[in-house]
Amino acid sequence: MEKEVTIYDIAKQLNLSPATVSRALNDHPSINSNTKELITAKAAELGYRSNAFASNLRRQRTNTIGVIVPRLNSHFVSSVLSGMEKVANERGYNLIISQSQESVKKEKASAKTMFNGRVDGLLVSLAYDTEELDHLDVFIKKGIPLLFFDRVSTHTKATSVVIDNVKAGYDATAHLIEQGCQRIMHVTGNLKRNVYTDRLKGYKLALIDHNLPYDESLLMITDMSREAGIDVAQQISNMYNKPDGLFITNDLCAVSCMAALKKESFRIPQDIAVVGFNDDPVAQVIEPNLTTIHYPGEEMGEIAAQSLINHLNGLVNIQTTNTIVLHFELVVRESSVRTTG
Amino acid sequence: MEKEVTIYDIAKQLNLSPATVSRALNDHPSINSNTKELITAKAAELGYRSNAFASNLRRQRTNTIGVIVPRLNSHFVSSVLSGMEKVANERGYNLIISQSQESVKKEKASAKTMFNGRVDGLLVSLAYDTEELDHLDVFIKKGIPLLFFDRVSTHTKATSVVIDNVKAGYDATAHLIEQGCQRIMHVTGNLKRNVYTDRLKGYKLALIDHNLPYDESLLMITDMSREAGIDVAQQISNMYNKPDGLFITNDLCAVSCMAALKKESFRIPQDIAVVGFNDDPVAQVIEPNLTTIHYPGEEMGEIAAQSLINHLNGLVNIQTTNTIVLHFELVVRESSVRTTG
DNA sequence: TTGTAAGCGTTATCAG
DNA sequence: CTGATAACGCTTACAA
Repeated sequence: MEKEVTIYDIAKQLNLSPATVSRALNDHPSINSNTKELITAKAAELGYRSNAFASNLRRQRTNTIGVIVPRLNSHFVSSVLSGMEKVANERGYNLIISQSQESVKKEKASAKTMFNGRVDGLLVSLAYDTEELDHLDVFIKKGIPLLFFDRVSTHTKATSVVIDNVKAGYDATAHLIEQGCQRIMHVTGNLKRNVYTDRLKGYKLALIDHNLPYDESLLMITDMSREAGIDVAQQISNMYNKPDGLFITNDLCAVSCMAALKKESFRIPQDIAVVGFNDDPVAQVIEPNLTTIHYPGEEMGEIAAQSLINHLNGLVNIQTTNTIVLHFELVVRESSVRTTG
Repeated sequence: MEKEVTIYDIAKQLNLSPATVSRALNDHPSINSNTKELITAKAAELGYRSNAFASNLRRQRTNTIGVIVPRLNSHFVSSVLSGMEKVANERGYNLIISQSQESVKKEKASAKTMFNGRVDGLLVSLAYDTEELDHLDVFIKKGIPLLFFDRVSTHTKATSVVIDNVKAGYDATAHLIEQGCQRIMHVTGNLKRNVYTDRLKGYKLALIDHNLPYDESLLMITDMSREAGIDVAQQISNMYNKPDGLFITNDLCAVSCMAALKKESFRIPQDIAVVGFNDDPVAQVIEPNLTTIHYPGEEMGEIAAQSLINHLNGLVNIQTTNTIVLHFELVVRESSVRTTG
């Protein structure tokens, strides 16, 4: 295990001061281009690698961004992370990723780790049941920029990157109505989370705009799991006045529900038309293919990381752009299209 | 933005030396339990947080583990990462995650970042076409432990966590043979990667053991994408002597292939029985449900992280346990089961 | 059990 | 354009 090369070694060998070496290695403007060349050459020759800790310690920043997500193993989340990683990497930042596993407790622990790890900024998508945001206040107090994405906070005034969930909910519902559905069931998640409340709002608005009544018995709050999907199918099957449309705000849940409905010999979309949310790969596998809201995960990740980094570099003040809203798209597939109304 | 509290502040307020404070905060054995209590109390009171950089700089270790994966947005990979994150988090390590996007070039860049980031150890799953491993040699030279998982290196002598891909390939193929298949097509990925060569070996062995000929025209090397799946279906459809069994080493690819075959009115499993690999969520959505090899992603991540951390803490020497082989399971579903042989 | 003091490798400030 | 020097906050011999 060879000894680490430092700027002192380079300096000594070239009869320069460490300060000059440091400057050369950091593209400082006021440095002679010849000396710079010499230094970079020597650095390469000696196999020098910069010591990030020393640098961080001195500069009081880490070039590290913390990311807290509800869970890692979801198609949407991993797309987001992929986008974040791309951008962060390009711009010389590292990502420290942590999952809350949908639990506030774990989310708090993650936040603490990030805080102690002195991340330069934090990207957060909230857990299922987070209410208080005290664990994130410390960041704000310390002036560490905080940016929410997807599952954002409605209380804290932090920048967030989202889609227009109200409109998405509206579009999904309106689409079902246009297909002739009159009784549309809405299956969604914990209403503490903006994504679910907003989609519900959209659902209600679409009903109103099309002169359909809002029937509370057609709203189901679930944990959006596959089991929940099966459960929903069961309940529908037991209903006297069955729905003829189904808007489920998660494709995985929607797909398991469809499979269960099919077992009960419901015809999709004739008996019941279905719309999901996320455009997960399963949407194109289930038969009939699932109509869903396409939701730009990778792009969301890129933009979130981009914004945070721009802010960190003083290019843009994150506080001024308070919410970034991305486009989404209703992708119509067979699960919802009725040939006749 | 308040000033950071340091051990000096604590020391001053308690009339102690910073050394004592440091020791107390690190559970040093030779420290008076009373003073220790005093110190921890004061630390809490002042909102002290340890500065990892100063500590790292001093101790020459980072408590950070680097992870390089081919891509982030795959079900399998995100399960692995989820497992790694759990373990790392429990044991006080951070994860720096980077994706090679299946390109050697990007993989090299990632390795360099990790190297400069002075990770304590590295967990790697190789990109599609990586051949030379020079970019990883630097870690070995520096004595930084390197552990491969899933897509491992056959050359470098580093610990790896895998499943027995030969056996998995064998089991999948044997299962098809037991279902009466005589001409089994094998669709797989770049043979530079152990996972694919080994599965091919298993395929060949199963054929031999069951007295079936190995027909090179039934081997297809693809990029395992969905498009590849469609392409395979097309080719099968154009073949004169069609296969009656299909072993595709990736569920996503298998599923798109099945969908395409169904469009060409192949009956699955009657005309062609299909086995996939990975047990991706889509396997349980496609109809008929896909028989596949279940592959413990989360567990693989946990074990990989566990082993590396144990090694870092001197509990186990990683060099002694050279390969950790996990169990897999052939999950039989409808896509391969023929009522009569 | 506690204190002293050196040093980890950078970078920012100031001076030249 | 370059150099000297003082931090950054922590750990660890060594000494007391």
